[in-house]
Amino acid sequence: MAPRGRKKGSNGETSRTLLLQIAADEFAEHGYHETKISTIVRKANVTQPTFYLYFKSKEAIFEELEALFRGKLVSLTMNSLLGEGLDTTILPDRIAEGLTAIFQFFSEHRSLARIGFYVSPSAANVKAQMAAQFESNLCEEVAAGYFHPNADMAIVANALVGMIDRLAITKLWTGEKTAQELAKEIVTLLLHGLKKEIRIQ
Amino acid sequence: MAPRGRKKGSNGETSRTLLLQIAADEFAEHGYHETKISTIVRKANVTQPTFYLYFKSKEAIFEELEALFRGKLVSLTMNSLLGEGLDTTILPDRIAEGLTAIFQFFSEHRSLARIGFYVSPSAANVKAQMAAQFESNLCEEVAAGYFHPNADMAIVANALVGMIDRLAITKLWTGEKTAQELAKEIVTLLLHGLKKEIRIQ
Amino acid sequence: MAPRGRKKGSNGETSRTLLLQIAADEFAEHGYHETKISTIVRKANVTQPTFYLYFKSKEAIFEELEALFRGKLVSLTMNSLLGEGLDTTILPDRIAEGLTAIFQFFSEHRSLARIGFYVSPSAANVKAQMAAQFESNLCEEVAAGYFHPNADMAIVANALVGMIDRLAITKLWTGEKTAQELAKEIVTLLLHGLKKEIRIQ
Amino acid sequence: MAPRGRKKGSNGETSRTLLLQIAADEFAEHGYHETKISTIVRKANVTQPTFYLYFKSKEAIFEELEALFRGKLVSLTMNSLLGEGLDTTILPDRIAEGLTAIFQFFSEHRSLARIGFYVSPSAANVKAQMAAQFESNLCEEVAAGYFHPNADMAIVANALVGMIDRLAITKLWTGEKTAQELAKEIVTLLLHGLKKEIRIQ
DNA sequence: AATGAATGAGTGTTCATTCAT
DNA sequence: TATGAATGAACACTCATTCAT
Repeated sequence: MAPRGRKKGSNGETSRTLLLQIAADEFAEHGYHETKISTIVRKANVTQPTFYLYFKSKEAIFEELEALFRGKLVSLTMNSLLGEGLDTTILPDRIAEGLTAIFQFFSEHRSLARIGFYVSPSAANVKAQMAAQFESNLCEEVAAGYFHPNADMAIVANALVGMIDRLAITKLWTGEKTAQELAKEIVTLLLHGLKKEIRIQ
Repeated sequence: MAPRGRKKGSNGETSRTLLLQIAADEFAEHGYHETKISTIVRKANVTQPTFYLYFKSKEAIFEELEALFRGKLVSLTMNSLLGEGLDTTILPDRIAEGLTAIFQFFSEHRSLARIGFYVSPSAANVKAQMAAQFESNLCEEVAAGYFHPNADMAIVANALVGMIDRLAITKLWTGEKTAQELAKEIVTLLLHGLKKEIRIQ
Repeated sequence: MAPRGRKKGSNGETSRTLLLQIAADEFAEHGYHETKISTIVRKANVTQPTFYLYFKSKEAIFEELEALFRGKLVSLTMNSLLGEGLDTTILPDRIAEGLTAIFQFFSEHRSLARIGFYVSPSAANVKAQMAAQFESNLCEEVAAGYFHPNADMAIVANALVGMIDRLAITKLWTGEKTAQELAKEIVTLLLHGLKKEIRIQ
Repeated sequence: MAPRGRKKGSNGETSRTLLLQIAADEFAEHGYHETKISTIVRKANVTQPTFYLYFKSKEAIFEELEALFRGKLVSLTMNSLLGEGLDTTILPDRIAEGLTAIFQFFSEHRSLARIGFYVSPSAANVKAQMAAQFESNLCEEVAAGYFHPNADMAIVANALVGMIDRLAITKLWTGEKTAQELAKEIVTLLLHGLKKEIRIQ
């Protein structure tokens, strides 16, 4: 006879966490609509009503995952602001540090990042907010004299977001590059550009 | 009595084109799953069976739209290759031309671009292919001596794609910037970067 | 191979009407919650989606039935108002006519009546409205001199509704009495009451 | 550490009574199906298993409430039987007493009354039984010479039940009339009816 | 070229109820 | 006496798709 009611050794927090993790992976891999509650619960070895014990709806669990991603992301993005009075020689390293942290987060929480950055309908908003924060950081840094003021920082900020976006997919998650490497290369490109003559001298 | 089975003034090619356009807008705005055949046909003023007269399935019409986008995009991307023997002074302008064409296409076919670049599950592939083509172009250009060879061109290519991606959404489709302006700013950033000292001298 | 799509000889209006009738019987017999869409469609020999072709929801079809009942009922109730200048001798007959019509309606549309008068959550409202209409009729009739003005017509009106309510269930639908008989007995009771002495003289 | 499995100050009989009261109110207000065990236990500040400690099932608690109502009701109805050898002058008052008791019970146990008289599927039976009892009482009273024997006492009995039904809802529970007032008005109406001429003389 | 009518296959969600502790 | 955790069994509803005309 199959046991009814409490599973031996079961524990609410554990079940919830498990469901959350599995859901993250499913949403990340298959998108919102192709992810079925039935699949999630089967993989978690619980029944459908158990799912609804911990989450109000499919949408709710998705939003919880989105929020998880966003929360961590904004804190990382805000931290990437450079402090004042920095020596220009270590400037690139300091910038790279912020980017490294972001890439590391993407690397360690791949499913969460895929959800928040790619599958969520609000991904566009998230990126826009991120760009806005970058822009604000950059402007402060221009004011602090780190960068020359000609470039349109809105463009630079979006470029940054675009690079992170693409490079996460094509280089980080493929294992081709590490968080640190990517950060460094972005910094180099962003600071010096491609032009030959300039680099020569 | 009007002939049955034939709407007055209706016409096969017209219906097909109309359905395709409406579908493009719907997919672009609501994504694949949130777009319902019933909505498309209602907006096109035809019935559901009529839809299946022209398209094999929902997936088929979506793929047709994807293909439309991709076809145009690869031709534009390939054309962005710089020829040999170019004067370095007009180099930036020539690069900008290629980007302008791409942004212009995005601007003129917004729904198509949204589908192929954002809603399609193969958007990642499309971007990867685009990056690959850019990379190949860039390498040829390095070989031709236009750029210094230190930078990792895979990174640059992805950066380019990322910028196009983000700037289309945040600057082009919002009307903040024109295709030309965006192209120019990307070129400037990519060629010179942000660093102060360098620009000064 | 089972035929798909159009059933031979099928016809939209017919299907709708059939569903409506079956639903009426089901709701009447089992109440709202115990009535399952699956049962309705099985009895109508159609599939569930067909149901939703004609009705927005379970609630919607129920409300349609409620409205059907209410519409007919108010017209009957309003018609039960006696005109002016009536001979007092035929007064009882005229009152009975109105009641007969109501009982006849209950008899001919038993399911509808059960729904509107017993299973609907708004049955209380319906009866209240009916009582209000009766009260208004009675007051006019008092003014016309047909009845003595001492009785509280609100009480009489509610008594009328209560009698109709009970007698429909216990006498009409059991086949014990006809609409006409019930109407007549109500009239007698209402006009003369039970008291012995009064009837004697 | 507080003893596990026992809420401080909690008490079996108390919990049971509390659950019963809350359930009565819920059933009365929302009906059987719209009343959720989860709601009842939440309002009683206990958990779902606790509910099943005291009641076998949702149906069981409902039936218990029904029985509570029915028990009291039959005793009240039986008591309304007039004894023999009554003076005809005080007859109306004696009849009114019985009705007053019923209305008082309805007034003091509104939820119970709503359940037994309106929401229960067996409400129809209850009313039928009540009518049967009234009929039997009335017949005895006719035999005792209190009423003239022409009227069909089954009709009168049902009329009585119908009046009680409606007037409880529209006059008693709205606070418009007291139990006594309603009883008196019913008696007046039932004894004398509406006809003008008769009252005059 | 076009449609009225219909359906197969699914999906999220709810609720009363129960076990182990 | 009490509960944290879990489930079996349903049910309303949706949507892409198709047939006969």
